[in-house]
Amino acid sequence: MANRAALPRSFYARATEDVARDLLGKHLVHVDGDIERRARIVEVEAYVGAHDLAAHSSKGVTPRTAVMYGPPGHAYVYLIYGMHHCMNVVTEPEGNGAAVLLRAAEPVANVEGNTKGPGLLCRALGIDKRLNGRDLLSEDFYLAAPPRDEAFGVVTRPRIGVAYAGEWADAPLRFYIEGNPFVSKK
DNA sequence: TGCACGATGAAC
DNA sequence: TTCATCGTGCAC
Repeated sequence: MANRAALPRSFYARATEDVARDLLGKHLVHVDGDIERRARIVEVEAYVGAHDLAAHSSKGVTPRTAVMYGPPGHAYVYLIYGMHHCMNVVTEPEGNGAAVLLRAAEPVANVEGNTKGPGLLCRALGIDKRLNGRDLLSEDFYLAAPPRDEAFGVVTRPRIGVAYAGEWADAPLRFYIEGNPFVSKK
């Protein structure tokens, strides 16, 4: 059964930078057991493809990056530093290795604890490796337009924690909602 | 088969 | 500024 609330596949099958900006203000929904957790995305980063040296996909297709190279509208969830999970949404046509990292969100419903950071966001929403590769048009895991749209400004900055990526370290591919208190620190 | 190192967060 | 903690990718 199709999920009418979820953003359509076509939303994800576009230029990663555009998808990243458009994800701001959208709701991330995870039905965690019998609890529907919902948060509003306020900060994201674009990883634009295999040529982006900050992207995991720059290693080529490996068991880990296969999801990034798969069809758009799926979740790429991985463990970082042996203890935190990070969630991305796969973008662009299959084979490009592009995705958007969800860095921070604002609690909307059934979300407790800090959501200001990619690891904290996943913890608060009950997202872990079990959801890696999941279709984001699922009934229990998806992104959706908010009931009411709010106007907001978008700030563009370099990405966090990618100093190793040479030229790509300074690329302005981090986007967040201007003035929003739930944007991660740094 | 071993090893260096992270798209982080919290403590000191 | 340091450290926890382990999967991944690559060197040997």
